[in-house]
Amino acid sequence: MARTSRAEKARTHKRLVDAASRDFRTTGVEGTSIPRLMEEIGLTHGTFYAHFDSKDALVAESYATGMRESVDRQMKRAADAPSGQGLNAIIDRYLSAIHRDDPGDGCFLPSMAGEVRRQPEIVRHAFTDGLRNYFERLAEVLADGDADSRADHALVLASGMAGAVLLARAVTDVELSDRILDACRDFYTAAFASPVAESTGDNEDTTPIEDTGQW
Amino acid sequence: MARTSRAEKARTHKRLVDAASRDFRTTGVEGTSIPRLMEEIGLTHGTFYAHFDSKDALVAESYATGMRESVDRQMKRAADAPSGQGLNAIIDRYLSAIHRDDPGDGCFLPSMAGEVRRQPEIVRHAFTDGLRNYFERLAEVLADGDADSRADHALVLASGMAGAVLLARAVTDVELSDRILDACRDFYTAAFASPVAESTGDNEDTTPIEDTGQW
DNA sequence: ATTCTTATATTATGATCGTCCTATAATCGA
DNA sequence: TCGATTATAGGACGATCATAATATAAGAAT
Repeated sequence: MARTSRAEKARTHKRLVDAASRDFRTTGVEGTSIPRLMEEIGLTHGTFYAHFDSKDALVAESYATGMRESVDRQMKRAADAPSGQGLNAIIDRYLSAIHRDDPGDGCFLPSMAGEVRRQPEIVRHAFTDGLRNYFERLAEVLADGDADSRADHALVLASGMAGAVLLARAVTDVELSDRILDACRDFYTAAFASPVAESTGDNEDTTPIEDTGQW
Repeated sequence: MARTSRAEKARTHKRLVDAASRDFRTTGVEGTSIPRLMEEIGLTHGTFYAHFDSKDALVAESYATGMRESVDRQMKRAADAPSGQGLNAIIDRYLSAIHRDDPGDGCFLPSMAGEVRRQPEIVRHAFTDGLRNYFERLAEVLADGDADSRADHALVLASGMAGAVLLARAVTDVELSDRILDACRDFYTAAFASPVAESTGDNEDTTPIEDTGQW
């Protein structure tokens, strides 16, 4: 009922950011209200302003944290893949039905980039920094070409994958949605990833990914 | 003050859809309120429900109309281009600063696809139909390959361009934003469009587009 | 010309929003 | 141990939202 310890407050703060980051991706910033968010983590709405000066401040921190975590997960996935298959692992996972069907745990770009334009400067800066980091990390995984060409290809790949998931999520027709993902996966793999021999004719889920949970 | 003629009502209806379609792209569906929208076109908010049963109905009609108009404009631009340069014209315009800086008159995909997922079924169907039509029309402009391959490439190109504009608009750093557009324009041109000789070394705005206004 | 219909104006309703204020009780600093 | 600090609870505020109900004046139908 009354105050808790400082360690507890830090835990509350993290729970708040985590829940917000998931809700923002699921229902958008404008579609996420402070009262509902606080209720989700089991607190009353008035308490919010003990943790953040404003909703914008929460949005900015969620963006920064979420983008960083998302990139780290992708890079870990690439590092865990068999030698030379890092980029394949990223592409396959990004353009998968799992990622499409779980926006709340997915990449920020297809979920929130559309809203960023309308956010205050602080939020947009947080997003820009996170995106720049994403581009740089992605360029490191790209194989061919000089640094400039890899950087350009990272921009193309990141925006292309984000657009694909964006449209795949918007569409009601599952077949069309699947086809968007499949076509883009094949295309970007051929364009940027090392050509892994397509052993079996039917291209079922090559490189099955076991881990559930966050993308 | 009181009722107007039927022709006038039809005009009001169109003004309403046009204003909504622009506002939705600029500030999003959730960021566009009926009272403000009605004030924009010079009517009081109560009148809205003489034209639409609900906000959702307006959103659905705006999607359908806006997507169709947007595709028509792109195809006209392609048809007006010099022989063999149709796809170049589409790509250059889509990935231009003009398009990036004018979401209200631009393509629906980068502006609204993120919100579609959260809209009611009617709206999502309207969007899906419009998108399917866009894919088909775009495939007609693609040159090489059989029908299936052209259809796949249309998916890749459309989602890729949408993602590029999405990110280019989100970012605060203009240089980074420009680079996203430039890298994607070069890449998709090389991948899908007929290779137009890059005469002068510096790639300034080739194919300057005169028309202002709607994308 | 007169009645019926209806496009707009006006006002109301209940919900929800972001934010602020005050009270309380438990932790923290001494 | 005891006073100062503060994390949370609980209301309250004004604004805005989507929608509805009623009123009015002008077109449409006869």
